[in-house]
Amino acid sequence: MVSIGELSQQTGVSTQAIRYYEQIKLLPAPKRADNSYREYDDSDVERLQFVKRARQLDFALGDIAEILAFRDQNEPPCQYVMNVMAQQISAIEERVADLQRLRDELATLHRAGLTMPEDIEMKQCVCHLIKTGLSNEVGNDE
Amino acid sequence: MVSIGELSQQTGVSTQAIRYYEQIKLLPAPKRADNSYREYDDSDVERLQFVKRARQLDFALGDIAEILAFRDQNEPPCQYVMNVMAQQISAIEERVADLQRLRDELATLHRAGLTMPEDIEMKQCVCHLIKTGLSNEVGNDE
DNA sequence: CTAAACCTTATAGTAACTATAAGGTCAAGT
DNA sequence: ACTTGACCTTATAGTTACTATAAGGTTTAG
Ligand SMILES: [Zn+2]
Ligand SMILES: [Zn+2]
Ligand SMILES: [Zn+2]
Ligand SMILES: [Zn+2]
Repeated sequence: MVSIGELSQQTGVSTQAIRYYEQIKLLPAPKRADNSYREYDDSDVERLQFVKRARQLDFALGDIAEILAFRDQNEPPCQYVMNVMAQQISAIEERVADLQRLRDELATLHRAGLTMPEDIEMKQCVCHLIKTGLSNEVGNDE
Repeated sequence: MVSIGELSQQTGVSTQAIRYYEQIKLLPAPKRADNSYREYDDSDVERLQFVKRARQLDFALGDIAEILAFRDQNEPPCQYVMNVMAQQISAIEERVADLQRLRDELATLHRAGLTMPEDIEMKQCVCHLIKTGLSNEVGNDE
């Protein structure tokens, strides 16, 4: 039996996060010692290790809860896990594409800004470009 | 003078977001009509358009507030804007690198999962791999 | 006997909103 | 005159996955 602090050390999950997981029922409420301290056993350690890794793979807590619910009901979660992974992968790919578009836009603006004067009215300067974007601005202002 | 609904339509920012921006002092509290409805003028429209675009570039509201504060104090925000853009760009690049690493890891696990059996104990199956990672698992289990 | 290093619960804060409740105002139609 | 619908108002709760803080109880070492 380990205390919450020891569980935290063994898993690298903070004690507050562990209590939070218990609160949202991702982890079962553990036994309590006479002093009302939480006491965890090996299966709790294993469960939390799984949660930790799944979080590192950026699985949502709701997805992790569903995966663990499968197991708790003696059904293999494998298929569900595969689905979540597939969804994660396409979500990430979309996010990366969005971010790269954004990065290109910012880089272009930044480059343009290097050649522009300061302007308190934000008409001649890079700030103006933020508002209008580059496309309608190259060479002809308004 | 335009109402909040008209301002919303002209800028593509929801009325709730507009009220929220007012609450956090990103936008000044506008005049009120006799019926206590908010009334906006052209400078409000322009300011909100700037905010909208900056948000599309994923500037944080705090950064946008600082940019607008420069202007409100008659100082050109250009330098600050350039700094924020530079920071944004490197933050995005780091995030993209992180996401790509994550994507690769998930894709590898997913591929491995296709060849693995279902296992309610999560020992032989892809779920197990989630817990341990791939590196310590290829070919030799425990 | 007291100080530290634990543990407990409850609550607030993070970012940038969205959604809802409960109500007031206004123009149009019957 | 009255009702319907589309506006507007404020206040509050919810989203995600936690972290941080407050205010206190317990245990161990010096
Ligand atoms: Zn499995
Ligand atoms: Zn222009
Ligand atoms: Zn400027
Ligand atoms: Zn193994």
